[in-house]
Amino acid sequence: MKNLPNHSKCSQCVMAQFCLPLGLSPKEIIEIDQLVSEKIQLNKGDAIYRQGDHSESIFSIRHGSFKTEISLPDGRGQILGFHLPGEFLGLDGVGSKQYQTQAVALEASEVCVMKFSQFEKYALDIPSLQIHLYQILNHEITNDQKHLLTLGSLSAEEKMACFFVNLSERRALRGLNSTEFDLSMGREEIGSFLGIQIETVSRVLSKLSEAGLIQIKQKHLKLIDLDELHKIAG
Amino acid sequence: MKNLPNHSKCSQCVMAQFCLPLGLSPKEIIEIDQLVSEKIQLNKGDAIYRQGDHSESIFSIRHGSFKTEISLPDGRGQILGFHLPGEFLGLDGVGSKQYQTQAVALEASEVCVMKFSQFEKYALDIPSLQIHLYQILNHEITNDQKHLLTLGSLSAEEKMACFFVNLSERRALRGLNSTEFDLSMGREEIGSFLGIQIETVSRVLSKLSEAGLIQIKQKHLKLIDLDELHKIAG
DNA sequence: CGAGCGTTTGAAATCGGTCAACAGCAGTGG
DNA sequence: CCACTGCTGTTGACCGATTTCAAACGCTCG
Repeated sequence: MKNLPNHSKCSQCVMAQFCLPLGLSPKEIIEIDQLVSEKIQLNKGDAIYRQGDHSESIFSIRHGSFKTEISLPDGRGQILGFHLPGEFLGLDGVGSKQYQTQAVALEASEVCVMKFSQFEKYALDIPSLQIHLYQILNHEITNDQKHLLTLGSLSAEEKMACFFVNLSERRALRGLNSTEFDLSMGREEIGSFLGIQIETVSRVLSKLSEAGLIQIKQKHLKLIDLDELHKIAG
Repeated sequence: MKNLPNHSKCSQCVMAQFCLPLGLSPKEIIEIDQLVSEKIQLNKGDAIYRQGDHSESIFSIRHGSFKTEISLPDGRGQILGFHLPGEFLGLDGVGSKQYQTQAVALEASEVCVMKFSQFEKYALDIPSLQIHLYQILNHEITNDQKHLLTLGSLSAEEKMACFFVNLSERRALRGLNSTEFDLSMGREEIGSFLGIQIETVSRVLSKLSEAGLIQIKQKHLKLIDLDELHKIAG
């Protein structure tokens, strides 16, 4: 994990249209140019923060991807989400002393670090920044709630379709190819996210593949029939 | 559903020590005496808000209990949580235009209504109120995340033990009897909350009962061996 | 007391889990 | 360049927890 010097101006960032500045005026964006205190580079497997770490920052993903997970003392764990560039991490630390989860890079990645204290400071002058934070937190809550519906009420096949549709939509939002791309997580991680076993993941993938809804070779995925996947996802 | 006139001063509320005023100074509590714009009485089955309703308030429970749930177009639904006096409802509306869930009374209940706009206004003068809202939102997030772990990684028996332990702890926090009480939800609702079928709920209850860990007759529950339930819950 | 609902219990079916073998690819080192 | 090794993913067979289907039980309330 490598800390870079502070030359991370949102106003000059290529990710600006998909990240925090979204919705701020050009003038306001320049005002928050000092908000990002540092950028951090991570290798695959590196954690930005771990369960129990003291929390004082949130993070936005510049490039790469992450998983967030929560663990039981006995070693079992649940992956809570996969996260793409422009999305935020560390939200479960806002308003509490410690992170309750951990965030781990799925590939070489880079994140921007924003201290809560800085955030509060800027929010006093820029009301829309405050509103923005509420929207980000809201997004986290509604996301988790939809995930609860998925884990609690859907079959393995429906869960998998949900996963693909959700990933596809989020990639589309960020201008990434939404029908053909490489998965940055393994089968085991998909299984943990969906509350099913790795073998079931594999079987459902084969089934969807045979049905002509997807093509998958190793980590390379092509979504052939998104409409039908949507129907299955419910 | 009946709206009461505005005579709902937090400074004089018996629930104050378990609700929003928690952590505020006496002076600050008097300052927020106008924050609750109204109180609403609900009968069993009444919804405070429904999925898709325009959101402009959060609610605190004065007495009674609620379930929050999210529904699929096809009728299937997932209960996200059960809520006790002093807890907050409508948090998935903070920072968004609409509620994504609905909140339904499980018995005759009463809630205090706080408009976001009012909240923002008071927060400008009372920084700890702002912090409080972050804490409340954080609580919602970490709760949902623990629920995800429960739904995704635990067996039916473990889920049920989790449910009891969680309920017991939350009641204890509020000075309610934490080992013997009446459940305000039916078996079907417990099943939806835990992602299992009603018959499985019934069978697990019988099993825990035979094992001497609980006693349950209809809705009346007595937790005999909380230690063991804790162990099962993981 | 009887209707109706919610709950319990039993038996059968099923989905997904577990166990086990194998295939595929990546990296290592001779 | 090609074994060798190890990891990840796939597939099959079997098993078991949970669901589904069905029936009976027992509250509650008019």
